[in-house]
Parts: sequence; structure tokens; C-alpha cells
Amino acid sequence: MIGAGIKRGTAELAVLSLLQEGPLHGYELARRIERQTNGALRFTLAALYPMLYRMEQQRWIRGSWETSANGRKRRCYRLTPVGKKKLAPLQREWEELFGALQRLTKAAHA
Amino acid sequence: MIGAGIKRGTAELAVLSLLQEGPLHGYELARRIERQTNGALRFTLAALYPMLYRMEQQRWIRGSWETSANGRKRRCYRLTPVGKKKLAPLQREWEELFGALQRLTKAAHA
DNA sequence: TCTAATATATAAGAATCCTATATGTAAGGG
DNA sequence: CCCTTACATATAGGATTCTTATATATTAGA
Repeated sequence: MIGAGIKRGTAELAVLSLLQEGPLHGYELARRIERQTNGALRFTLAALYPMLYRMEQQRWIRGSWETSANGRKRRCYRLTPVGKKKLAPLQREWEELFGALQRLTKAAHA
Repeated sequence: MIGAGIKRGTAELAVLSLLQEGPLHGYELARRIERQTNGALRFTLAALYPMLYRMEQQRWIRGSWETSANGRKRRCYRLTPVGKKKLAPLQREWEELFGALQRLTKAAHA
């Protein structure tokens, strides 16, 4: 599993990316992150819930209480147009970070 | 410039990588990070100095006061064998993170 | 009935970055 | 000679985002 120190900020990218595919609730988001990364990236729900509130306040996502077929209440989140616009620059920023780190670590071999 | 939120933990990787090439002092480390990444990655010295102390306490690096040809005193850091051993797993962890994020963001297009 | 899985929520703490501030030397221009 | 810029280290206080621990409540299955 990837350590807490280096994965900061990845939860935001992960949530926005996953919500692009369709609406999801918090508990399911945590599972999808873990599964789609083969367990490499994992977040506790105590980290996800406060983040979902922040993102909702920023209007990147919109939450609504829904009742599933099982009768369970859960808060379902959808990506807003604002959130959609934030995703591309965020992805670019991460790619830029990867490139920067490669220039730093690969140069050491030369 | 890459935001503070997503670059957490990169300073450690950057310092270890740069010290692989040879001993450097704090001020110079900050400049090298900025130059080798074309300004994409940048750290204030207030972030670097406390980190250098931590890394020295962990015996990853070793600092010694030296006087340059100009007569300026500065603390010169060298990578220890312990630090050398830490670099490879750290690099692997970052590569794992990149892979995990790609699986998350690329899957959304499918 | 007990346990596991589902589902959300909050409090307290750790870690790493930031801005702002402080100190001091050396070099160069006016 | 003074002022500014570059060099060089140091610390205080604050922001953010992750952690563990705890709480609550429903549903399904043994």
C-alpha cells in the first residue's frame, strides 16, 4: 500500500475521475478506489467524508439523499459542470509532477 | 508551478536523488530542484531546512559545516549508506502511485 | 441472536507544506 | 561608504489532508 505521506491530494483526483463515469456514494467511492488500483491506493472513510463536504461547498460535486433498492439511505454524489472543468487542469498538474520527479531521479544516473 | 497540496513528500525524494550525485548544502538543493524541473517543482527554504534535520536524525544524510572558497559557512549534506538504501523503495512507491492514478483516470474514458 | 457488511459522521492527532520574520556575510554599483 | 542583491541558515505560526478511534444505525445471513 502507498504511504500516507506521498499520496496527499490523490483522493480529490480519484473522486472526480470516478464521478465522471456516473453518480456514486461515499462508501462505494472508497471501494472503487481500492479495487481500481489493485489495493495500492486506499482511503479511510474518515478521510473521504470531510473531503466530499469540501468539494460540495466548492460546487465541484452535488450530493443528494437517496434510498437504494435495499432500503438503505445514502448520499449520492454527482459531478457538476464546475467539477468537470476542474478535472482536466488537475490531471495536467499531476502529470507535470510526474515529469518533474522523473527529471530529478533519472538525472542522477547520468 | 505545482500546487502545495499535491506535491507532499516530493521534497524527500528530490533531496535523496540530488545527493546521490554528490554533497550539497540546503540553499543549493533548493536551486537544483527548481532548475532540474524547469521551475515546476519549487520549495521554500523554510520547508527544506526542517526536513534536512529530520533526515539527518534518521541517518539518511549526514551534515557537516564547511567553509567555501568565498569564506561562507554552510552546512554540507552527504547521502549515507542508509539513505542510499531508502531511495530505491521510495522511488518504487512513487511509481506505484503514478500507476494507480493512471488506472483511476484512464478508466473513466472507457 | 450474534456477527458481518453497509453507510455516514465527528474528534483528536500527525505530518508536511506555506508565509512571515530574523540573522548575518559577501559582492557590486552609485 | 552605503545600499541593494545574492548567499545562507533558522524558527514561529498557520493551513491542509491524511491517520486512528469512536459513535450511530440498518440489513443480511449463520
